[in-house]
Amino acid sequence: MASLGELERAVMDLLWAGQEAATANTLRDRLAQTSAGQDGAAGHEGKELAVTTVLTVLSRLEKKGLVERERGTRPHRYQAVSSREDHTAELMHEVLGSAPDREAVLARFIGSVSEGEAETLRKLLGHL
Amino acid sequence: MASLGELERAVMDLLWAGQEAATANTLRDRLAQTSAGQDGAAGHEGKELAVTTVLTVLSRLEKKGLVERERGTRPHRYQAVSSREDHTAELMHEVLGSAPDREAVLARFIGSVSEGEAETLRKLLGHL
DNA sequence: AGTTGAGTTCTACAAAACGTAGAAGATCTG
DNA sequence: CAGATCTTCTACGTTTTGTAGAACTCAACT
Repeated sequence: MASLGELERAVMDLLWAGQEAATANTLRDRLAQTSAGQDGAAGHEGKELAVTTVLTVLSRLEKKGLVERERGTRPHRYQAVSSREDHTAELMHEVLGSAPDREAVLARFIGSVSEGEAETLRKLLGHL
Repeated sequence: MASLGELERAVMDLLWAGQEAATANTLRDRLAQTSAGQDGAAGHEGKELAVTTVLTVLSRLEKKGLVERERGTRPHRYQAVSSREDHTAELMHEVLGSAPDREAVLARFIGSVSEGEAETLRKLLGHL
């Protein structure tokens, strides 16, 4: 249960983008104005969704452990459980975890990172 | 289109395990004896599947670009397009690629690898 | 060359995940 | 308490995956 649908991902993106917890209504509004941006690359139109749709998605994301909500306040407020970076790193570990030969995977992985990132990695691994 | 179903994964595991290309029949047989292993952890029973089932899954994997087949030989022979390690590394890049702040993700990722793996990474990054 | 048998493709259906939302129930505000 | 707002329940359409029968293809055998 690791992958997300398109809408689920869009909602997570919004939650990750805004630092504050958001209500379903706020999210629906933001979803409606999803950058009718300049350069192509698809970019889903600003379609008006029903609030219940957003709520359903939020519930599913909550069940998946990606979102938590404040039940106290009346318009419940939703926020991501962990930052996008943490979540992505976790995902990477999940992917890596299922491999028998972890080091071989890492070797190939390292083989195709940019030089800048390689530098970052060196620093991170250095002090230890 | 990155995630696989349970059966699809089982088939890929077999293809990755055996170095030779395999026929649908061979795969079906191997699927039947999926380690009724010792320790729990589920471990799907050795269920006899129809060959057509295996063929359908193989076709889908082919469409996803994970498997290729020799059409020349009569019992077509199937094999993984890339090794499990390559594929996993690719997957990791896919996951990482969708993040805006790649370096931050890498930082967190590195934060939770074992010392042995960290050592491996240092070596790989070293010569440059 | 026609029959046979293994193999492949076509087609189909059930279950799960996801997108989408109406109807009904709960709660706050005035 | 009435009305507006919010949440939960329930439901249905679409896509993905598991599963397999029916029909078609092809090589070998007689």
